Amino acid sequence: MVKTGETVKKLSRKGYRLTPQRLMILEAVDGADDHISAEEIYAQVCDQYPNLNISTVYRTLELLKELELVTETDLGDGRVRYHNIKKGHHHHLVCHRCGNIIDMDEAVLSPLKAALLMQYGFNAELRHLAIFGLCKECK
Amino acid sequence: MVKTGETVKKLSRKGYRLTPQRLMILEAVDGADDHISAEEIYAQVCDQYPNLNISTVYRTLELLKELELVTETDLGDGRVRYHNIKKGHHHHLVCHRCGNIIDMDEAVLSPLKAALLMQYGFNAELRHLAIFGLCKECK
DNA sequence: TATGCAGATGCAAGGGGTTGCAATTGCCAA
DNA sequence: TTGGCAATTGCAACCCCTTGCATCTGCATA
Repeated sequence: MVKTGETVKKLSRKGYRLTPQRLMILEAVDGADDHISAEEIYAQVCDQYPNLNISTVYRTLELLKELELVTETDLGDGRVRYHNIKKGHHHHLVCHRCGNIIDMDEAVLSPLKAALLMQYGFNAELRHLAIFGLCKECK
Repeated sequence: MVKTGETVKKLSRKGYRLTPQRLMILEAVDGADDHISAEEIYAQVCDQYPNLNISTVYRTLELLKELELVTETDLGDGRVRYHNIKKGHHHHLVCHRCGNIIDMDEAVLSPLKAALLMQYGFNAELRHLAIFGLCKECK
């Protein structure tokens, strides 16, 4: 997404309509510093436009995922979070004892990606992965 | 789980009660050839004991996860599946175009596990992972 | 600028899963 | 064998998310 303007152009070019709901959701995702949940987007947009329906938020996020403008991560708290894809691919190590979340560099996964391609011909999409386990302190 | 009997002993030893509901759920998980969903377990046990509540199934599966007797996998179809841990650790490559599921050897993940331990001191629990992407045919 | 319609929205119902609480019941100790 | 109590269950309500459907509306076209 980088800038909302670019996303708007991309949507328009592909024939998607630029409804006010969509534009406001876009802005909310884009304005979020880090991972934001659908509920948070909903609450934020509702301040200006209380008619918004939560299903519109989910449908818009689904669309943005398909267009590869956001990624989705499940950090294991029963609530999926979304993230502007242009703010960088990154991954998380989630400690299921203390709940701590460590950011992990994308490079750590490169050998795995390569191995999967070589051994299985499988093109893994490791855009935004969460790996569970125990952190240094809890182990 | 290997045999239901062993699991029963483990539960008993740890002070968990052996209720008929639990025993029947255990048997269903153990009898399943491959991954089984909570709903499937519920339906199966209900044949003999129609009083069973689905939340008991979920709570029992939660317990079995904690005791490391089953693993949980989300193959992306909106329904989590369970698998007897003793039938071997394995992982899946899920093609999100054709839906094909390729079984993946555990060994492929060993370098990743080692790298995470070395670089982050993080002890990853990669028991039953699903990796999404495009398979050979769809790529 | 007015028109038509495919795409988008709101609504309500539904699906998978979780949780608080009161009632029930394994199981230990007497 | 019985009594007591903490673990377990069933129930109902709830949470997050998805979906079918009727209505509405951006936007291309005339």
